[in-house]
Amino acid sequence: MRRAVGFQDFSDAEFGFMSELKAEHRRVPAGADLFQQDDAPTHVFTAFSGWAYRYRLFGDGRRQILGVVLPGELVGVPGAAFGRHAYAVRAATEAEFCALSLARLPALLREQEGLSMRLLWLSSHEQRMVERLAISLGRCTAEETLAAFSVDLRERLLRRGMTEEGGLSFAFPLGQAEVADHLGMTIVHLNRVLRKLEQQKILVVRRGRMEILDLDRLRKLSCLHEPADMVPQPLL
Amino acid sequence: MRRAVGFQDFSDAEFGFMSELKAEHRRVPAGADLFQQDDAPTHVFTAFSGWAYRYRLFGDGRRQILGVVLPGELVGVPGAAFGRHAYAVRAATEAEFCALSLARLPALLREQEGLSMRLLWLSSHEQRMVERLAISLGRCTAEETLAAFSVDLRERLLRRGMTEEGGLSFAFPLGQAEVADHLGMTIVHLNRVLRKLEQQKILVVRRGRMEILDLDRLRKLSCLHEPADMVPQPLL
DNA sequence: CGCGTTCTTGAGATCAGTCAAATCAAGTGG
DNA sequence: CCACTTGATTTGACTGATCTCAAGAACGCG
Repeated sequence: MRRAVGFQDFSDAEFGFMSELKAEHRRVPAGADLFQQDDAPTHVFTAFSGWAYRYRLFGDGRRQILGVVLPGELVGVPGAAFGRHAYAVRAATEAEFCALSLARLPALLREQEGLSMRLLWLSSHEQRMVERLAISLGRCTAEETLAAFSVDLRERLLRRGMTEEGGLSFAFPLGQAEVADHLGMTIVHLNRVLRKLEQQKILVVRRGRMEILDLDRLRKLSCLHEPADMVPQPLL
Repeated sequence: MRRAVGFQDFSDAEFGFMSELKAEHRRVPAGADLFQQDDAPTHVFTAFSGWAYRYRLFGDGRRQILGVVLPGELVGVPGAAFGRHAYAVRAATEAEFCALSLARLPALLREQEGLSMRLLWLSSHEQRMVERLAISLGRCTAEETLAAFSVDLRERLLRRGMTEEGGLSFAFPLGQAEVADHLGMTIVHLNRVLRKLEQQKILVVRRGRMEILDLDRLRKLSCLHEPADMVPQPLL
């Protein structure tokens, strides 16, 4: 199964189908939403450029950010399966998405059996990331959670060639409000933890950039030291 | 897509394939593991009877239970996709599973295109449950988390006909240690919250049984009041 | 009945949240 | 270039939720 899903390139026929589907290309300005929670889905999206995040809003204003969406990742599949999105997607920077029409998706899956494997693969990958988040939120301290987040993020950016300085420095367009809502803490407390890690010369997060000063110590702090799955990113 | 995935019965041909695959049937005694975290997967499993849960263990003994596995649910797909299980599955009661051999899965998916849709559907469903957990853990109080857990669980059991008293009472084979490790709190604190809800005549959890005394108030307490997806359970 | 496990309760410590204000960065208009 | 505005970050003092440690009570099993 692994062989069949993640490790091969598109066939020409598949590529033709993909191009046909990719007709719609959406540009979302920073701070705007690609879709809202509880919307009825019309498309499945692949992130193409920029940063975005999936989040769910409570009636009383609380927000949980479920994950950061980076180029190449798929968004909206569970919504498509159930007829209602459980989360919204917001662009953190200006971002572009490829939209695959839901109406044509079933036929496509029937005809291109490799694609459904790819979908399953991407879906599994996303599930793992949410599980890692749940583990952090449920059983880790704020410091451990932050360490795990930055190590994970660094690895994902590294695979995409979106880092500098040997993968230890990269653009980071999220504010502390977003990170706090992702890691389940208040801005105030996140800020204190950030200051602490900066004083210990482990991690610096500043206006639009994250720099890892001591990856080893950061890894040791993290509550999820298992090696992340080293897998090629199947572009959809 | 929704129509194509969750709302139709098996065709005869599909059913034939399924029976062929279901050859291996495993019985796991209470407290034993179906597989361990970091194992290389050999099968994908469908829960057939009994209660089980997916969990991840830390080196220092901390444990996060990622979800309860009920009959009809699929387990082990992300592991199959990545070649390594990220969590273990433990039977809470004696439990039976149907094992689908990974070796034969790719061929099956190629030949029975409806099955991959089903897999995707089940995978999406599981992702939603983990997301709900992450939302609870990240942004809810202990009381809200417990309320959301019991309401969700009740709904899942109701759909399976595993409840009594109009769906307000059901067998609950998990101990407080398991619930605490699922909801990200200490046994001690969980116990206090349980006692509080019992005093308010909202929820009673006792040796092997859960009784919802006031579903309305429980729902209001819950941080996830959206209606859960009302969807038929596609048996695999 | 005896014993281990699970549940329950209390007291004190700690982590993280709240409230409030000061600081800092970046943009705007004069 | 400078006052002013606005939003993000940082800090302090205090509060509250949750954890830790510890012990007692209840249950289930042989």
